[in-house]
Amino acid sequence: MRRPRLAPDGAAAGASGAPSRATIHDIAREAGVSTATVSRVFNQPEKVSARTRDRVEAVIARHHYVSDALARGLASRRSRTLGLVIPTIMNSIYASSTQAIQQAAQEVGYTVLIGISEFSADEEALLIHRLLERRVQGLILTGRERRPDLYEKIRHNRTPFVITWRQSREAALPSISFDNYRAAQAAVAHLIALGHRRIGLICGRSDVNDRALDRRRAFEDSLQAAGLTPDPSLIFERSFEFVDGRAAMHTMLARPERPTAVFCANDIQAIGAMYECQEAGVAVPRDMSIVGFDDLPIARYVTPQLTTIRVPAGEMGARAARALIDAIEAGEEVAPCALVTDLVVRGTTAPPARA
Amino acid sequence: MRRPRLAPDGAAAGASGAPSRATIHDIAREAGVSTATVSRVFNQPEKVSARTRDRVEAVIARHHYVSDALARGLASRRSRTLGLVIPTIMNSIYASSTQAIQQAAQEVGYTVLIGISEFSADEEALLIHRLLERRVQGLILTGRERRPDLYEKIRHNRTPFVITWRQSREAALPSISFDNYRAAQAAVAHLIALGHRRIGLICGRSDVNDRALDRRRAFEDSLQAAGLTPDPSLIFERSFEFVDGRAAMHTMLARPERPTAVFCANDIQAIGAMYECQEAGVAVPRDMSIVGFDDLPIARYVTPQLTTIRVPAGEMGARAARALIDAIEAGEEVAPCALVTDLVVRGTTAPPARA
DNA sequence: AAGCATCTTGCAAACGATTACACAAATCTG
DNA sequence: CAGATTTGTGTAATCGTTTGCAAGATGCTT
Repeated sequence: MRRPRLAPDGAAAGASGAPSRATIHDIAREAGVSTATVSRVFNQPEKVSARTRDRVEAVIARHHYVSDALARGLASRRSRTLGLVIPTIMNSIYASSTQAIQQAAQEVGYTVLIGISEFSADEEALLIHRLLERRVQGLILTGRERRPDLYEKIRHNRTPFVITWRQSREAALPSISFDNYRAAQAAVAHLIALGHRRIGLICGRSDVNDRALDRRRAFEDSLQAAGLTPDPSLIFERSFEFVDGRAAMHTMLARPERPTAVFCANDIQAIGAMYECQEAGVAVPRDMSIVGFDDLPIARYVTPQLTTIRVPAGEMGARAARALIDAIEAGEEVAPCALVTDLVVRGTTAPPARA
Repeated sequence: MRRPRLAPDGAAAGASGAPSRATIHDIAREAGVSTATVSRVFNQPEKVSARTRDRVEAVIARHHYVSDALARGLASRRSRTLGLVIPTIMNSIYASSTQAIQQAAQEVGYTVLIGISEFSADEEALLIHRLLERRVQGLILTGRERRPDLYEKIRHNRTPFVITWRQSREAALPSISFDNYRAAQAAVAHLIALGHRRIGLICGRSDVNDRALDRRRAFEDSLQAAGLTPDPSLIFERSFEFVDGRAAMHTMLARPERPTAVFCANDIQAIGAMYECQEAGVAVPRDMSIVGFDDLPIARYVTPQLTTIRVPAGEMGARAARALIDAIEAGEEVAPCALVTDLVVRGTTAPPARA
């Protein structure tokens, strides 16, 4: 033994300085059994006689023994861990899918390691690397735009994964998600059906966020399909924040020909836009219709209540986690699944006022 | 070798079925060096000659080799990992401290493992156990009310920790936080100074949340000290949600003698209360003063802007992480530190209307 | 009482890294 | 150019578990 941790006589750490953390050997020795038996007390208690089990458990409790998940994972080649990468924690919509994922994982004894990428691709690549190092048994990713060698790395490391929040219609990658394009289509179609002809868009940055891109494309395509021309001066790409929605609406209201309706690709922006209208004395929905996206709880609490797209964040998270775990245990890839979004018509949309 | 992973001749896994994930041995063999050298390429690259390093790095890249953090942590007895336990991810105030903690940790090469307790003590105990199993080198906890044997377990496992969000004035445990009691005192003092005599409280559940308890106590004590008697029918303990604030205000407005001011121990509740006033035609601040707590971004965006207590969530998180890491590397306990909160007077408070 | 399952338990080899220590080769000194 | 450093690399023990196999103990049949 080159770096002895215990006294030379091999006795348990006694009064000689700070006792090291107890290991399975310490427990085994003190209970008078082998380490195999201690291990079985944890993993297959039914295989250990009640007498022995009690004895071992007493020693465990006495020492506040906490087994080493690193050694356990190494020896068993099972970490019972999932990796999750989300762009931010500050938006409650990601918070609710995260919550659901954790819960679903926990129910079957898995732990979730959360990585926050702050919308940076480099950061995300680093996080994925770190999660693979930790030998997560599966990965839950957000969105789809990433360098192909990242997927290659994940596959090389034999780690199943599932993509959430963005189901592309040409789905080549396993995803449990909904169709952002179609969801946004429904919102815009609603406004067009009400009779709006001049419609603005407040949206996320489509260059860093592929969900924002889907929503923007759906907006433009829907207008085109209805014979309307999207006016670039009524399209605002900003962060998904209250202030950004408010500022964008401020600019729109100052336009000589203001829109009669605005589609916001996010509820927070929509509520910011509503505030700006209220401040400016523009009545919602009489003078301005607003549609949001996400159906956050707060959408029901503002006056008037916000018309929006309900996205099944919690259900999506729970399903993704369960599907991933099934895939892990079956040794297969995740079977894709598309969830449906609903348009929830509330109080912020109405036909345009007769000019 | 009992469970051989490679062909009997010890050759690299060839065309025989699915190749296993590459290990440091595979890399070493293929680069014609020892595993020690491969390890050094990662950990002390300056000790490896440029020629060898290039050769090894090429093999690493070719195989998409990802080293095993479990084995690494086991061998080196350093996981470079911090554990964080928060009650919920759904409240943006915890989100911002979490964000700050992650960032501070990442700057010095640490990773943060996040556990969400959902305000359950049992869940929290389990999470702490799991984090200790993963051999986190330090723990960041939220609040203070927990069974003493939990702290004993943490200490037994030689893991330094720091408590955030709740600094008790009798601080026996290392905390980096602010004084909830004093912060709430400032809010109530402000209302009293304005001339309010009949003041309501909307607060979190003080039985499950010790921050809520501090704030409630400060409220009651401050009234007493000013010669006022707290009216139990004007004290509401609810969840920290919009609806709860709104409902509580609804009940208060229905009282024959309604309060002229309300202190909400949380901005979300405060904004819910404001909405209810608006709905009921009660002018804020003329007929009702409202003070919040947290200074969420949204506090500035509502009309009128919310008077509230600013808590330094981000700063607190960053400091806690840094102090914890310092303590880890020095092998000491965390030195406690108290941050200051400010009362931010905005538009929702004014002297009571002359009756 | 012998034969045979069934329970319990222990032995010891992995798992995939890190890192003292040793030692050979390259470089520097005077 | 011999001796002293420095530099680069390899050997092998170790970290704390799990788990296949073997073997002893126990109980049940005849």
